[in-house]
Amino acid sequence: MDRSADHVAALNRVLELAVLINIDMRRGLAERGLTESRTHVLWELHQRGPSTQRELADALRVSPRNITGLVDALAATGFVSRQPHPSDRRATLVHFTEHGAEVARRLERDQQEFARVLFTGMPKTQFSNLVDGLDAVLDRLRPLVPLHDRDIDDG
Amino acid sequence: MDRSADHVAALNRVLELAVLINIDMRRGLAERGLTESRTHVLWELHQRGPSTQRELADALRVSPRNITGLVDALAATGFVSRQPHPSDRRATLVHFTEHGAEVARRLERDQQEFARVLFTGMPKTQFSNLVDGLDAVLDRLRPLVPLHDRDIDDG
DNA sequence: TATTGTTATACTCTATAACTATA
DNA sequence: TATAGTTATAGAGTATAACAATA
Repeated sequence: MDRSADHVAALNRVLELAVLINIDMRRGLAERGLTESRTHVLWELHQRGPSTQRELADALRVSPRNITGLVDALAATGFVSRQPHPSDRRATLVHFTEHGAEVARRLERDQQEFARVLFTGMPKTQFSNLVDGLDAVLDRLRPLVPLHDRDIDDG
Repeated sequence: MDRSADHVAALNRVLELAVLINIDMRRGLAERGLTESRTHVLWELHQRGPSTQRELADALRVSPRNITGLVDALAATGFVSRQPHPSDRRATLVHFTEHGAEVARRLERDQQEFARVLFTGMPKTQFSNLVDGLDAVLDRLRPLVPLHDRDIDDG
């Protein structure tokens, strides 16, 4: 029998979930003077510690030129500072300012709070069924997508 | 007990799924001469039929000025054409060209094929558990997000 | 008066290519 | 020679504001 309509309906649920999560996770960024791309940089710095722009470009899979602009903007708005690399005078190390580090910590707390809202109190069986189903779909999807080794950055 | 780590892990699965789906669904757009934003316009036209630019702006929740640019681009590349509105001479009706209509039909077929790849052959119980879990999370999330009445456009 | 779509202007993200300084 | 980051240039998406034509 043809379950095509059920499959499309399930895909639409996943898509709606993605849209809603995206809307929610972007809330407050503008108020903090951040855009999504700049937040990705902050998130990466939060995970990696002080990094060269080349490392950031590779991690975010954007051009070095793009990182120059994003770091310019983050520096101008007080989230990060450029510091000389101790052993390679071509490179710069991008560090958090105190403000930037605080914002990054808050982003992480917000993410934890968001996960709590989504899942806390859900029946244990339903939660584990959901996780199992997501894993099954991810297992099908990962081989189809290049760069699936990429870490997820989700400011 | 604290299941915070489990919740964050589950959220990360959803985020990874969103990223991978996004990557996959964008594949081929560039080869067809489309960007994501222009594809949203095509998708909306496919759902709604010929529409005024105002209707498209409202549906996509972008400014009228932005729609002008997107329709300019789609018209210049042969996907749509502007036609006079039969009863309101201020407005224009955006129609598909034959090529644009064909591409929109193909996008829909691709979406169905993608749903098939993700879900076909999955054990019935696992599939329905997954759908139930997604519904539960969506029920929690929708009230938190403004505009949750928005239709999902996922070119 | 209100609405439709435009021109004018500006900002953000993105890319490639050429260049400087350094390795 | 190769690498890190810049300037130069360009294109796409987005927004607000002012304006013309029409309702």
